[in-house]
Amino acid sequence: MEEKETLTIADVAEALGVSKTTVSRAISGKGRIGKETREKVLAFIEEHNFKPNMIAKGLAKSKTYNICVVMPRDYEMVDWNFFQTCLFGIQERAQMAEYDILLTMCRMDDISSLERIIDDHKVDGVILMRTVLKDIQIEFMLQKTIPFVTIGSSNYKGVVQMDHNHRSACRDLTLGILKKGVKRIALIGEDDGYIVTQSRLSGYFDAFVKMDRKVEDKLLFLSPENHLSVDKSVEGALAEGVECILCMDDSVTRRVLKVLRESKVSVPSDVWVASFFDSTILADNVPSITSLSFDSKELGMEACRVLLDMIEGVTVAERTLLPYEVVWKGSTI
Amino acid sequence: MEEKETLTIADVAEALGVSKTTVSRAISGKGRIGKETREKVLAFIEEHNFKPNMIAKGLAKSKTYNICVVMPRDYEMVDWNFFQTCLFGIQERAQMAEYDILLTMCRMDDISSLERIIDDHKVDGVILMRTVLKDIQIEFMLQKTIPFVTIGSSNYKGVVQMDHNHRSACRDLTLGILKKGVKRIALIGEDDGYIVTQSRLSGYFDAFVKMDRKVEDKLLFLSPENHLSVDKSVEGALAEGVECILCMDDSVTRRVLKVLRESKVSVPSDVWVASFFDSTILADNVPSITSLSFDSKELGMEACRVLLDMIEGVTVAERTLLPYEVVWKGSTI
DNA sequence: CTGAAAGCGCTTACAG
DNA sequence: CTGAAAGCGCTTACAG
Repeated sequence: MEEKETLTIADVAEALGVSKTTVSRAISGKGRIGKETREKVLAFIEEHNFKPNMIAKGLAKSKTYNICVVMPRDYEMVDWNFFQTCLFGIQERAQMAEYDILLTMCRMDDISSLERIIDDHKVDGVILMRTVLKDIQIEFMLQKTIPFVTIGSSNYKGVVQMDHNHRSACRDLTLGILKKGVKRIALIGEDDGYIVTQSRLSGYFDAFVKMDRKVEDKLLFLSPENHLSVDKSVEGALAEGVECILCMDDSVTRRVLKVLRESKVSVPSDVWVASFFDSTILADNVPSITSLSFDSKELGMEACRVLLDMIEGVTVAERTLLPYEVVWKGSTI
Repeated sequence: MEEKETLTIADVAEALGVSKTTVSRAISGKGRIGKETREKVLAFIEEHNFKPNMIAKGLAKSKTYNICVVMPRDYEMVDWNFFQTCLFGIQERAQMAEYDILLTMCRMDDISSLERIIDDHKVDGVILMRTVLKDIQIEFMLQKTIPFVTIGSSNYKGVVQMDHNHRSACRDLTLGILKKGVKRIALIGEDDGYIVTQSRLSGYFDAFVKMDRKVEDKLLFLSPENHLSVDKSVEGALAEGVECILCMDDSVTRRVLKVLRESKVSVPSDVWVASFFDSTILADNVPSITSLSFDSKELGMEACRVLLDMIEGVTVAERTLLPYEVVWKGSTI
């Protein structure tokens, strides 16, 4: 049986002796159309495996059925697992609406690829997967009319955000440790300008306030962003004789554990370790590391859902904070 | 100054008192057009920041200016770093041609999202980032007319492939170890049906053939795909008193190192360890692990370049093998 | 060198 | 309930 390479709505209309309008209506399900006619068209479409051209549909409806997902492009991006899982969530939700993901990667100082995608009218909305304090991605999007949502919080006004409640989570974890009778807790992290780092720090402070205790400044190690300084921070913390080291994220934690191992300091007998973020890079450590657990896939799904709502013109909450879990493991016993 | 939300080629034409044809020609640079006219149009476009709608252009030219990148969606995907770096390469190359990446993730038993993207006519070509022996992604693409290339090798006929020369690389690494006088080398891996696993195995055998030595079957641990069996393999290898453990990939290596650490077997004094694949998950190990090093970004760039060529109708080589490096570290001294 | 017109494959008022 | 026609924003033979 001969079949055209790829048939169009006009072919279907001609074959059936109806108008393109009718075929279009049968497919979309919109507009009045006779039951028999619709079924006839649908049957033909099914049989001949006709799929309408989404590009053409998009042009007619001024839609692309694509959302742009902007991923950070850092030199050393250790938490890909987070982005991966987020992407799974986004894709799962997008799929339901027959939307696809246009992926791009931007460095924080060069958003030309994002700009081009927007200017080329290639997407209906965008998800920013990482936010920073001064964020040119957000500043750029803010002056465009196309809807966008950030994964992670932002201080800019009028930005729709989807995040986990990091502050509250860090408070709970720190509180838990304080309540176990630990007196001196070091906090090691990188001074990277991410909002989430701020939130984590706030949570840490919240816990001390709650317990009516004072944070010792010298136990706060917020160093510039590089491995060497984490190493020094660990030394510093050890010199102070802390009982527990709290790490800002999984990347820091991994490095801290490495340093401790090399220094023959054992966890948890010599010092406790806990992390404000969990990931697979910590999974195989002995002992397992006490940490905060967040559902990244859910984060992605929710961000996508909200964006899709915005595209549909539905009003959405400016900021949504998702729940978390504190998981106690062998590193704090 | 008033500006329309988004202006079209017709607006530009009207404002300048020329035809849409002329504007189009000025932008594309194709077709004869007067120098002055062109410059006038270009100046206006520049000043008013007009960007042609790529969707409309695409419809007219039957192009989408998108390529689909299909990423595997496994339960436990540890080598995201590889895909990340590959993606960087793809994006960098795609960018040059003003192409974008439509990302989708497929499990090996469910390619519905790929199918939809193709059937919806949303891309001009596709890059398959992982291949397996029996590959429904490839089988599906083979019966479509749209060009595609695989990252990694494939046994299917007529598939354009971009890969590193894994076989040769594994041969070199194994050979190097044998030449250092090591007699008994265990090979631990997972029996996962990936082509690359086959190639690695072949490389291992090649080295023994080259040295005129026989592979001991009992030192080959190709177990089903789960952590527990890797653990058993390590025990088995140790029981056989091997001098070196070769690991199929970075994921296996990580697990092997964990087991050794727990068993108080030290590297390299008790046993050597080397890996057929390197990644950041191995980066911080003490000691550093001898391994094969591949440039994943280059792999992505080359795959994209070839795909773009195919889209342009240029004939390309069916299979390209990129070079590699053997990196000797402290784990084999 | 320039433009009117048809076309890419859909959708959607507007008529009937 | 159904269709002719205009339109989405471009490109490209075809004329002139």
